[in-house]
Amino acid sequence: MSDVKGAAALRATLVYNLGTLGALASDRFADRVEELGLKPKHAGLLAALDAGPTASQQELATRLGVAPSLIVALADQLQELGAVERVRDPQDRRRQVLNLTPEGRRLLTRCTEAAEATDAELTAGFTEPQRAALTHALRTLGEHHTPN
Amino acid sequence: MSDVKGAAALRATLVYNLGTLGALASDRFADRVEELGLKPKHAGLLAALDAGPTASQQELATRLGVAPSLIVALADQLQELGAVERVRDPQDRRRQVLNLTPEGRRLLTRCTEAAEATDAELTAGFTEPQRAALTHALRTLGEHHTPN
DNA sequence: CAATATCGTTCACAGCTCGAATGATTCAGG
DNA sequence: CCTGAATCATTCGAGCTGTGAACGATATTG
Repeated sequence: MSDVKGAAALRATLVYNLGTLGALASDRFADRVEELGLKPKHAGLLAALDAGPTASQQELATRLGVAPSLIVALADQLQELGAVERVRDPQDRRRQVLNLTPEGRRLLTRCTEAAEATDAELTAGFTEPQRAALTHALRTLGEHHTPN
Repeated sequence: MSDVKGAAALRATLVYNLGTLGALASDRFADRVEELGLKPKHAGLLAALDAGPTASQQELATRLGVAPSLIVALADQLQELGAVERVRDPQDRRRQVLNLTPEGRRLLTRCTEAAEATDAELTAGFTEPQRAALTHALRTLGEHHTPN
């Protein structure tokens, strides 16, 4: 396209902005849920459990894009917090089904509140149409990349 | 707003989508620049050097939001690739000014091409208005969070 | 009833990033 | 001038994350 790729060529890129802003947003969200004893990945796991009914940990691993061993660690910590309980699947006793407890649901709503607060902080100074456009654009992009 | 925070409440959040999509995009970008011997942070440093004229490494650290010691490591590796040269600032001989070499500029354009390819991959199946809306929304969000 | 595959789990390890300590240089004040 | 404090780049040790290779238990296939 352009012979002399100008200064801001990389910065104008979608992936550049997604990467930097994603890291920034995740850091701020991490600060907020830290007092709950959680990290962003814990929140992601809680959300995944709340979304689908009950999946195997392997499914969860691929859905979250992490190694199965990490699911084990996350589930361990969530179990210590009383947010999750492990139940052997009677149909297949190899499987440990992860169930959200009431405490887990409570924690998830706390996470959602933290996320919404972070959203407000990030989009401070935005007009409402701007905010809507951003949310909508990201949601459509997300829908194109959920492993369904 | 909602009494029983439904399933997709957290997933509908801005910070959730930014975080997951940012990580996804960064991973794909990392795959592409790996063969150049670079990681995303190297590309970020190259872009920062190309943008402003010549900043101190401390400035670069705060601009990229990382520790000064990390700038040293990144600069070391870029120097080994011949992409950057260190020059003592005559005005203040404590400062090591980082200069982009022609090879550095060449690498930067390669990174930009990789980023654009990743963009195309991410937005495959998008209409042109959709792509434009996404780019524009992210750019405005980014402008609100650059430390200027 | 084997042989093989799959599930969750454990464990050792590599990679990334930070923070404190260090030496060199500059600056402020008397 | 000269001395003490501040600032720069750098080195080094340590913490935290996440992965991949084992392993035991269970399921499935022929």
